[in-house]
Amino acid sequence: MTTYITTPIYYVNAMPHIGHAYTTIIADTYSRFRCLCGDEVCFQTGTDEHGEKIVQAAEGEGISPREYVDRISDSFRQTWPGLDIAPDHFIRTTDADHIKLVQDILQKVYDQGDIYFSEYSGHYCKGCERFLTEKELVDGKCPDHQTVPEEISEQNYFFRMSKYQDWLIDHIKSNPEYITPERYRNEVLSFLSEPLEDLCISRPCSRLTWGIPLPFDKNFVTYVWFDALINYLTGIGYPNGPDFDKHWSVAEHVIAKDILKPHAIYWPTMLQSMGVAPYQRLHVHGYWNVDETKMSKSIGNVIRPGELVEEYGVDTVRYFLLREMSFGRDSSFSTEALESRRNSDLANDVGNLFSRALTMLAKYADSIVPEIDKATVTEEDRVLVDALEKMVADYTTAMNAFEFHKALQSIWEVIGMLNRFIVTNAPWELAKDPDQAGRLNTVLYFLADSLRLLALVLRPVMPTAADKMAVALGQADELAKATLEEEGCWGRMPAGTVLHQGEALFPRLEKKKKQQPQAQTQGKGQGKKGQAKKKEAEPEIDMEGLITFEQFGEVELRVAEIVTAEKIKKANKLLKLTVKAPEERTLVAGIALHYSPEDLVGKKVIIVANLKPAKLMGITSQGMVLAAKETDADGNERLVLSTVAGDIAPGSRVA
RNA sequence: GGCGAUGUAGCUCAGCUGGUUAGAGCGCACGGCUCAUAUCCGUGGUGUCCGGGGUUCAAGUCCCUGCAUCGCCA
Repeated sequence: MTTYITTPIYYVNAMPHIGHAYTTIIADTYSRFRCLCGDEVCFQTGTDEHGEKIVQAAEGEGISPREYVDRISDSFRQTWPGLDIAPDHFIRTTDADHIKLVQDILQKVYDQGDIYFSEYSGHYCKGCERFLTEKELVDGKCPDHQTVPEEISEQNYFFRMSKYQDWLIDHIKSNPEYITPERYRNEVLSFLSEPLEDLCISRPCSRLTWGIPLPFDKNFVTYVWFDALINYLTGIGYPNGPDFDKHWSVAEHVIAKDILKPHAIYWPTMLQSMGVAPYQRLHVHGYWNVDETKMSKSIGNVIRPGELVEEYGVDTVRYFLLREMSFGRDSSFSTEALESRRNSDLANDVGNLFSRALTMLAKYADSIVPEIDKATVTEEDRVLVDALEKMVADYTTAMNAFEFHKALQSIWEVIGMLNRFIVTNAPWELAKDPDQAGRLNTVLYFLADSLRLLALVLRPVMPTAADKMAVALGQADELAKATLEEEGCWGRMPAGTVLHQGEALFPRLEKKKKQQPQAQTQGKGQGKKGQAKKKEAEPEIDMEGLITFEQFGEVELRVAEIVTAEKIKKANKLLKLTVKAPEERTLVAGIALHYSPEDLVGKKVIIVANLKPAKLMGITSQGMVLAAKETDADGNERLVLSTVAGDIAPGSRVA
């Protein structure tokens, strides 16, 4: 069997963030899983490098587009190994073979009459790189960029997408797994229930030169989607590469929901036009929100995968992303959730299981896997074996269906069973009684072989940790090349195997102290424990209502300068503020009865900077403004904003 | 405005074709063990299953309607 799995090629106008990482980890995990199933796998990712935005970004940095895309493309390429992501092929739309293929395909589609020339005019927004409809304009401006679009009359080439609409509807309806999860399939079908327009696939060179020239008209370059989608073919040697058919016949794409339409509509119709069979499956996932807000550069809450790996380690990051998001839906990312997964699922459940089991094998069997004493095998043991084998089956089903969270759930059920198995069998008791030596060996063997199975199924999700497990189990070589079919069943751990208990797989994370004051800076990790103990040992005098210095330190107060202020419609108490602290933030403050917007601009106030964002009247407030309140004898309230006594830069910490 | 999704324990979510006392994990409380990474095991509680109507012997599960959030389209 063969597997061909792709991520989208990432547009190089921004550095890799957690969303890119998630898509790519999904593809990598699936790739590794199919390897485990014995497949020959091709896993491709890459970068999309043409278009107007790239030219602008390069100009902004005073370098050529070529230099610019080389740099960003490289940063993508170099991000992946740190996440244990191992693509077989990294493609760039600026690769020579890709450019040639795009031109060949354009020529072919043009020759057969599916591309035509046409003129139209409209409001073109440079920021959006597209024409906006009348309805999209707000006060004559682009709602996203707040600029007045240019009135442009333009001639361009169009792809006859509409011609393939009926075919596409039929194809999607007769192939329920073509687009999954189902919600996105429905979304596409609903979109297709309206007449499809043809697709504009060119830009005049007068407006854009950073693109692939149309082979039949050198005054135009290819517009981004026609160029980008074809990468999925280039990478596997279309049309004449020896392995093209083998790979394309099983092609699967992973994407985030924002690029559903190009992949579910443009791409299949393009393929149909050029006479290539449709891909097999399209897997669509949702977004990671950050602390309940959309991740965006302007809010400044972009999560960088590299930083997470540095702090938590690659296995924890991969496990968290795969376990926390149910594929297809949006999820929220928070370090609290990540730390909780790390400590309870990884450190307590599986890490500690390995640790205790290996220790017992060391103490009671000299770290050599004993023989089972068949006479002592119990009914409960068989229940355990059944559960393990059922886990492997459920895991396989879920992984194939891209339900990674379910696959992990079924693994963790077994981990729970194993921890209970240890308690009910209490090897430390058996060890005290020489008559129980046979039973002890049986129990220890069961543990060793169960750990082997765990190391096997966890490999696609956490390659580094799985390697450590394999080494500890004396099965490094065996597990590295194992398949589920051969090694995914009970009893394959050879008796006599020598074990090597190593470091803890997932050390518990100490409770995180947020932004500690410099004076308290300590070496990370080691040594911390002893200190924590000392602190706890101090007599806790009853001091109800008082908080510790550390507790206070968790509240992050900052000076913020109010940049804009406006009333919120339908709310008589609320004002929407934009402040500099030092990044721009939006706050909603309940001070409208006491301050008018124009009095506030320029004021420096004190805000709570690390308050969980909250939505008020549809506006997400990222923090709160501090104010003092008094109530006089008549019950009238007076409210005064807190501020600082002297001039100080916005963003300064208050402590 | 049209279409669709979601709304279940403090939190994150399971609950397929309607059927006995509504589940899991985390958190919390109490108890136990000592092999283990202050880990593990056991016990426990709370839920107007978004509101309102309806179908049915029986509804979280089906129908209608309202509300909220989100998405796609316009």
